Amino acid sequence: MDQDEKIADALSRLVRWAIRVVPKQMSMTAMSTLSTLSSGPLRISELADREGAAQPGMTALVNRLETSGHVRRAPDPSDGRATLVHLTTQGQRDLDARRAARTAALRTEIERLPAEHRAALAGALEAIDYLTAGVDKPND
Amino acid sequence: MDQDEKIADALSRLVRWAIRVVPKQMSMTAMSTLSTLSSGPLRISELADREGAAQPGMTALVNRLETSGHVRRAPDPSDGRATLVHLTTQGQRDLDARRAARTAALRTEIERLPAEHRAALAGALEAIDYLTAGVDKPND
DNA sequence: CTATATACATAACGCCGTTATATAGTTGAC
DNA sequence: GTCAACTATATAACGGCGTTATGTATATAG
Repeated sequence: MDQDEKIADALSRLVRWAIRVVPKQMSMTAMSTLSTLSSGPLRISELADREGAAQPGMTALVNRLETSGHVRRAPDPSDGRATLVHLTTQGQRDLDARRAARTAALRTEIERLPAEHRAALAGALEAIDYLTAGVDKPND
Repeated sequence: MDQDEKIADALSRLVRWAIRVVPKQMSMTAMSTLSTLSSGPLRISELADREGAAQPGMTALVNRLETSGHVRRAPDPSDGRATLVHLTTQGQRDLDARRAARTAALRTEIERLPAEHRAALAGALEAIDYLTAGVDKPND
């Protein structure tokens, strides 16, 4: 097993570990959709595209998020067929809280690490930024 | 934002990135259950405990895995109430294949990285090992 | 004006998980 | 040995999450 494969295996384990450590919250797609909406309202189909989901799945998700008060539907004034999905104030608040909870859970684990391990992870920050260039930053 | 929080955020993004990059395959619980079974047959309830699932959920999962030929039910000779779940040869083969596919997908991405970033990640291997000490290694 | 394309909703399905409950087998007190 | 209590699994009913196939209303091009 060479170095790159060791890294790949370590990332695999890291994912399973993170999923155990981080509180369940809502689905990845739901969180990501709220995050996307925090930049402004979007149509159902546009959301579906951005989240890599099918349109009916996004319709169902928006229904649930509407029921839970995270988003609100409004007609698109420029197109009678379309619906604009808006993030509600409560949706924004909840998104922030869940992100904070996620970070706090990971942080607790990181703080347990010996200094040299924390330093090693800090040294990999740029590499992780590079690798995850396509992923939304928390402050989007 | 201090160093530890930066690391927590980076890990957050890394995990979401990895989940996007890796092919969907089967559910985490299904993969993990097959992995657990590769050390030997176990009861439904023991599996549920180890995977952190409720017993009826594990019964349903074993049903699906049985239908797909990954596992096989056998009576427990020492207890008429219990069922021993065995990994089939096909289940073991499939588990190996999916693990290989997962590693290959991550590896492809890692190989794209500049040498210094790969080195930085290699430097964090021990830290990741430490962090994920409780997670099953791929070769269990 | 009509044909086609678009945006969304709905229906039917499957996977994945939950809690509450039923059934069958085991075990211990008497 | 019998019976009550416990245990292992299964079943039922539900909800979240996603899919494809299809229906309906609006928009738009010719």
